Amino acid sequence: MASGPSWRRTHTCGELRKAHVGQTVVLNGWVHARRDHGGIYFLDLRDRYGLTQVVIDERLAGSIKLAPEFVISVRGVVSAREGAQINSERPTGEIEVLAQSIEVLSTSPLPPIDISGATETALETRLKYRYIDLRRPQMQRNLAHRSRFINAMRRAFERQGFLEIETPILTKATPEGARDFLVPSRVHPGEFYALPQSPQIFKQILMVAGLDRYFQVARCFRDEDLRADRQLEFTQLDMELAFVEEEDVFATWEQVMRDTFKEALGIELPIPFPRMRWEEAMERFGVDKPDLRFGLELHAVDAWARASEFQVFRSAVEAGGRVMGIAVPAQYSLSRKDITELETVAKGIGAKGLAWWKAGATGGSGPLAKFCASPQAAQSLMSTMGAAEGDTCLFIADRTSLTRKVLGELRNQLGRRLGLIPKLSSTTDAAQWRFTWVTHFPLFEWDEDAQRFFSAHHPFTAPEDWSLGGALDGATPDLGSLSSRAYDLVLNGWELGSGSVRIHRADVQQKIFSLLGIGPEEQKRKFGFFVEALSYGAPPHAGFAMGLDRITALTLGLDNIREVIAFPKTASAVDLMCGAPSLVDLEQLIEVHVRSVLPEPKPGAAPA
RNA sequence: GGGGACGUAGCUCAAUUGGUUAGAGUACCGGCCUGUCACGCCGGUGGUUGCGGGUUCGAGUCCCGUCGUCCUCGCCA
Repeated sequence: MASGPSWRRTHTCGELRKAHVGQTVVLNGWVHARRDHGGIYFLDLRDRYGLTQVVIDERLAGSIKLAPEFVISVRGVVSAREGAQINSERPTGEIEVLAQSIEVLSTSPLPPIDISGATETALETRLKYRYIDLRRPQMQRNLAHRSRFINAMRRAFERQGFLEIETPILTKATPEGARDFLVPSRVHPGEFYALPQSPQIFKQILMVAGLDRYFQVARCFRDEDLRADRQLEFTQLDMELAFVEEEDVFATWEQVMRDTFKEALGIELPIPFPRMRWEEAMERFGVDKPDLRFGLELHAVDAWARASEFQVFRSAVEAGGRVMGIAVPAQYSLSRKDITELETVAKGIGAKGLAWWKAGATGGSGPLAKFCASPQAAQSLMSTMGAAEGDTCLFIADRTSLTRKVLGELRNQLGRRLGLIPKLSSTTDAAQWRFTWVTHFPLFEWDEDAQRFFSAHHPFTAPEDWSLGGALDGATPDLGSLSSRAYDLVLNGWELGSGSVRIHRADVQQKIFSLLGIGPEEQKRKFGFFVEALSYGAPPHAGFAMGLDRITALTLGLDNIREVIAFPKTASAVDLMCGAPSLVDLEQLIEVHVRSVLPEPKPGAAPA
């Protein structure tokens, strides 16, 4: 028997069953709901584990003032409920606790959040009073799911011989990539630590150090604007292996995902996951994170366009661009209004227009009909598009990247609008979880504003061709066409994470830096230690990191990661509960040798 | 930085073309009720319509500014 104060609970509010009838128990929890019948009243007591009905007969328990969200201790006897009194909706519905005494442990004013879930409280209020919001059974379920999911992943990695190793939070600023969060050094005036955007360099160095198989549940920080699926700080399951290539990483993760889905969700995922080169994903789906739960794939109609009389199509192809389309089956009967709305979407992304054609062997209808007047032209377009009589074909003609981007977005919107995406809520149907690896991303991407190339993934990514198209030997290849050994894992249109085979050769690493415009002096200052580490016997290695906020939200059928983060920030990067960020005392700034230089106040702005 | 939506009672929302004292549901408080579990019935409290300015005889409603929240583009190696 546990000793302790008289109010200490003997059971939780989700625990008592018929087998406990007759026992004297003590429950602790929050007053969830009351139903007063005069002389007798019913109380639902709530904790993390559930609800238990407490029956209060004032002749036994005495008169006591209870209001919502009071924290109380109830001592009483477990009693069976009979017949119509049984609540079959609740696990504890076959019993109730007859109160003998009640002690109020804590009181509460009327809470600003409806904990019962009858109304959906504004997010702003939920975040300000997060400690109340988190009492809601749904949030407790979300956080419990997250905990179970991540722990299952941990076990899955340990079974495969991985070591969990922590890396520093106070580290060195990373050039390239996202904006860093900086932390001033008190000891070294004028110098700064940075919070890690990821443990990338550390995990590679762990491979050089011979740790061979590393993983970590790692907090990452990126000072960029937030989104529904992005926070300033987020959590990754980060990992790295030595003496491996792509397929070893894929196989490891497939097993981890299979184990985790089975343990945390009871779902038997089929493995291996399909693989698809980046170029194929872009060509078939228009995006690098294809949602494979529905069809509506893109079709290239460049050849047809080149031969056609339609000037818009011809000139797009002749200018080096593309003409591509989506065929929407006749059964979805896309209306003129639907098409106009889709055109608005397309133009919003940057398309000049949206051409459409209702397929027909005798020319069909719509703006393209007159270019399909000949049966040959109509038939050829239908077969290129994989379209049948009556299907609606939507076309974009533009430079390659925009054509893909617009059609990719239209495809996703059509998938949603036409109801092609099944609901994920609490499903155990493995077929609804469509994973795919997307491989061989481009190595570099051209940045128009900066007028230079950047790493598409990060500068430690191995090229598909170690000679870098001859650049290693002094040639000057077209950097934009080089392919990398970077890969993403995609689930139902979400990017779950990314990784790559790394560069383990100091010469190739230095060449990549040079191609990115980072000269020898800058390389030495920023990455000298890392290149030096590579020079001391670096094994071939590769790795991956998965966004845990995203995967845990997705597996709950949620599309906002705030629902699986205990204390998230708003879209403007504010913690509404504690009021961060905030001003600090001048003394604190002086101590870390920092002076605030504020932007000019906006004219007409209200005084603070 | 750009675009869009929103801000009214503790919570969720309504309020006609600018027009009487800003309403409803729910919650809460009080009363009644011994088997409810969305308890029921009766009564009641509760409002700086985010904030500031303007137009008007009159502003929740129109205009300007500002603050905040959400979504989104840019951004996120």
